[in-house]
Amino acid sequence: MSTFRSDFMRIVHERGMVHQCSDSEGLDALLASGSRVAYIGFDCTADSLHVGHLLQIMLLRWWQKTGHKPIALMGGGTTKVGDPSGRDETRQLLTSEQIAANMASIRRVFANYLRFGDGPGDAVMANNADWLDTLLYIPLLRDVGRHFSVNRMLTMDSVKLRLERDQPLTFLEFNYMILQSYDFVELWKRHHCILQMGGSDQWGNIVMGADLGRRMLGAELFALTSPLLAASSGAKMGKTAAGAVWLNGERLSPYDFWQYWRNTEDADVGRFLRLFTELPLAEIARLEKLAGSEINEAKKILANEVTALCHGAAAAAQAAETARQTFEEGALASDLPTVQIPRARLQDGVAAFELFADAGLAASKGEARRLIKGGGARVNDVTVTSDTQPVTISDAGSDGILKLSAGRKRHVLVRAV
RNA sequence: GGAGGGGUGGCCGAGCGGUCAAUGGCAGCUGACUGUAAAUCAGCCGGGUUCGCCCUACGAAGGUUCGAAUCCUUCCCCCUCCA
Repeated sequence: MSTFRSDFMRIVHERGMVHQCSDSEGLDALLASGSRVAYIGFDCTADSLHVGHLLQIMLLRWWQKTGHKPIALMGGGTTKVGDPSGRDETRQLLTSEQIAANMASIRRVFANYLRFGDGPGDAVMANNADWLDTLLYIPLLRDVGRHFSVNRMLTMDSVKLRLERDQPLTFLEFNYMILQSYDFVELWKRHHCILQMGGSDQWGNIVMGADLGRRMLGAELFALTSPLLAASSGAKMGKTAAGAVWLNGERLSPYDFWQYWRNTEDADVGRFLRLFTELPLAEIARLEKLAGSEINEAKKILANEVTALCHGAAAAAQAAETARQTFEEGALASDLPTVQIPRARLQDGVAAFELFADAGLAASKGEARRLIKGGGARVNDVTVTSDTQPVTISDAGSDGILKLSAGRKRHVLVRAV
């Protein structure tokens, strides 16, 4: 393994953030000689990014911290086409209105990770709809299409896998890589962008873009991808009972976000600290050596650091405190997720299964009944024994608050109003 | 356009006239053990329920039948081969 001269290449390699790079030495030399521009594309299929995008965001963050200019490219245009990479099904097509709304929502998350502005090292947000939407078909075919070999396109994993598995691939999707490649060319023209990064599933698309840039512009463009992330147990990253681990606070509260990281598997603590925090490597090495239950301290630091980046230090500290009160003191922390129930309803008494369903701890009344039958439901830490057992105002403290728990980790406060 | 194959619960995948809310696996939830970990073991795993049942569901719509995911018709979508 060669030693890198540029801070960026050294850091991202040390931290295990790199899977493949088209020309490590060449890129390293270029970065060591001055400030450069790189981009990562994000599609707008949801109104929030999630943990699966976090590694990419961290790459841009390090890029900026080491003196370079990052571009967050929103796929306002490419989202209309749909990337076939890594899936057997055609993506659902979104309307322009949905895409615009999603983009506006995603935009806000980036402000927590990157410094935006007009200065030379400031981050920029671009939208490929700005150039893709107005492309003309014949000129595109003649200027761009002539550089693509269908023979080669058919060998790309995103296409090949579909064909091999006899899964349909529409012509629309087949064009995705051409548009993504064209993005790279456009960003070179506009910002002199020399590097595209992305997840390892984007390798083919990225290299295509670099090739296109060389053919159309004679520019030397680089590709760098990050490894695919999975927990040690093999589970896909970023899934919880409630769904994806979103970065937007409206989608997932900072407390739940903190909990997600707190529950990291032992075997992943060191790796995640390197990937998702900016702690010094020596400190991480010390933390991941903690044995037995002591590694829980490392998990708290992980949760604190990652949450602080995403939601701010104050939100992280508050989440940590709520968790401490709830799990370490068994107390009734006032910052737990809270649902409001009319006081009159509680005075009459509410069947336990209904209350658990209403509080969101069960997706349906049937699921709430099953939860109770299985012995996983508690009111103020006392196990509920019958699904119809009434919960009344007398279960609440003088402040009109009582605590519901589903399992050992999911807690909700019910407030009588 | 022609011939054949196929569309089943979050995913994979059985079923091919009643015993099917539908075998099995994965994912998920809960319990036990622990350290808010992993592994393991056990239970649960469409919705409602006065716990009798009722509703929704096997691509869509009709039909045959006492009874259909299973048979027939039409339509939609996908795959393979031929043109």
